[in-house]
Amino acid sequence: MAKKYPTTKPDVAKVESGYAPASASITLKVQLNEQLYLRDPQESRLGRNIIRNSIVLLDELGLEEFTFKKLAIRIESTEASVYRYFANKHTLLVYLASYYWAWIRYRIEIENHNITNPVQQLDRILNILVDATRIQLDVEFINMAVLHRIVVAESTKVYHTKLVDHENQQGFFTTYKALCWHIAEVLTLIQPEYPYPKALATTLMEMAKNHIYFAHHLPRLTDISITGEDYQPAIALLRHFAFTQLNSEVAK
Amino acid sequence: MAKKYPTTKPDVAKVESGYAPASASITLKVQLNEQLYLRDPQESRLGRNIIRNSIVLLDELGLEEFTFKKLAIRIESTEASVYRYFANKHTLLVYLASYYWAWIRYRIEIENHNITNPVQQLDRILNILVDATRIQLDVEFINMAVLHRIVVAESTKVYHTKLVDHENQQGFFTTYKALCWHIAEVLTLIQPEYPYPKALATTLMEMAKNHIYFAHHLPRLTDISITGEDYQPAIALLRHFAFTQLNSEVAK
DNA sequence: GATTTTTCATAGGATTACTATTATTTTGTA
DNA sequence: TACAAAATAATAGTAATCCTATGAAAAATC
Repeated sequence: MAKKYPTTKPDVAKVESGYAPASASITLKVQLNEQLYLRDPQESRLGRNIIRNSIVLLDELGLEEFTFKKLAIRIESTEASVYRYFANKHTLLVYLASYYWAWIRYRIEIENHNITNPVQQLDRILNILVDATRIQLDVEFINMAVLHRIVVAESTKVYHTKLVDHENQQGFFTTYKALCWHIAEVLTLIQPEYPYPKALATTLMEMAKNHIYFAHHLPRLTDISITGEDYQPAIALLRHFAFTQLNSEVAK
Repeated sequence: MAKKYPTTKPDVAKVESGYAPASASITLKVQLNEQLYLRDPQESRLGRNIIRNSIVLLDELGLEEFTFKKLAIRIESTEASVYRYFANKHTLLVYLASYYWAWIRYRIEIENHNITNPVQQLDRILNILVDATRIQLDVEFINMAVLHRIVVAESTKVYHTKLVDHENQQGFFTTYKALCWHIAEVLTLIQPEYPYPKALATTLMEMAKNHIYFAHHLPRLTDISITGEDYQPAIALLRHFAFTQLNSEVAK
């Protein structure tokens, strides 16, 4: 049972746009793998409340101290109600991280629209990876700056679990993989001979998180320092790393 | 309170050698930060039993499902007795990871003894980082192959916690940092102009773990495949990354 | 206005993450 | 060998976590 491959669902989480009924503003809906939730949290007031406040609470407490009970108290609802949306806090974390990656993928799509030079494309990708919080998405229940912090601090736990193989089959990580593949494609456009495009893509994605985290908490594990909102050093690091790798084939 | 800097203890965990009383074999003792345990587990039969079996059980269950209760049942002792050695399972994980990193540091020391060429040194370091399990250490209660799997699967959780700043001050991560610094030093010897030696060092260490994990569980996130005991593809990947970075300054 | 769905309130059970107490065993030392 | 000190085991217990179940109230849909 449950050996369901994500064939009917697109690998890349779609970002659909529609019109809010009353105002004329465009709202975005990030459609994620249905396996990630029991009831779509974006479809109800309570669901959106769960998402909004779980982001804030996860940021405050960290995954280990975070519980559905504490979340329920904060949103003045009950544990049982939260459980109707998510099977457990791990799945909720996967949901939030997937949301983040789908959104990054979408931002890249927009930023690189009409850009034909893949070197320029990569440059924009690296900027978005490091500091995706600059432009606030028009989704009132998602605080992207805070979600970014959660992804930096907690997202390795998404796939470092005993259930990784099962969850992978369920399509839990498709948005992350889709993002990785897209970046790898751009890398290959720049340098078709480069032998490790996917490894370089994941490494860049992981570095973007790690070195922000290190700069804040374990500064002696990195060479960059980040003060305030200025993420330029991290972007410079990623750029140096990426283009050094890609240019090497030319240099040979 | 508890603002105790690890000044009296050396930053690099020492690997001391001594003589076992009965046989003439040399045993190694990895001396770790005293903050990591309540009672030194290497100093008693029960303590060594805790270490040996927690490694096996962590590998079997993963950190989330692992409990001191289950461990106590396995070693036919009690929960309370385990608690006399470690404050909680997180600290136990930090202890095990620190042990691993101290051991890697020691192996590097031995392998690179009398090697003066830093390029050769780096080559040996990368081999050890990827596949440190080849030579079994003479410590009967540590299964290094299994501990390596735990580090690959769980060790990011060591410092991805809300208490990271406090634990960092307590010196919880000194063995990891010491290893990072040593690698960074070798990198700088090879290429003094390289601007990100520490970032490259941590990246290589993280890649060594990540791409083994990806190859086993999320193969589409990497370009290498690992079958059986042959870790050569991972070593080739790391070597390519490292030397491409370092040679770039020359190429310019 | 009736029906279905969603949410709330409450309860409870198994497990976890500890702490405490006392008895017993082991170990170190005089 | 005998005594003291320390380590371990046995037992108990508490608060919290991670869920599941159920019936009633409220909201949404038809």
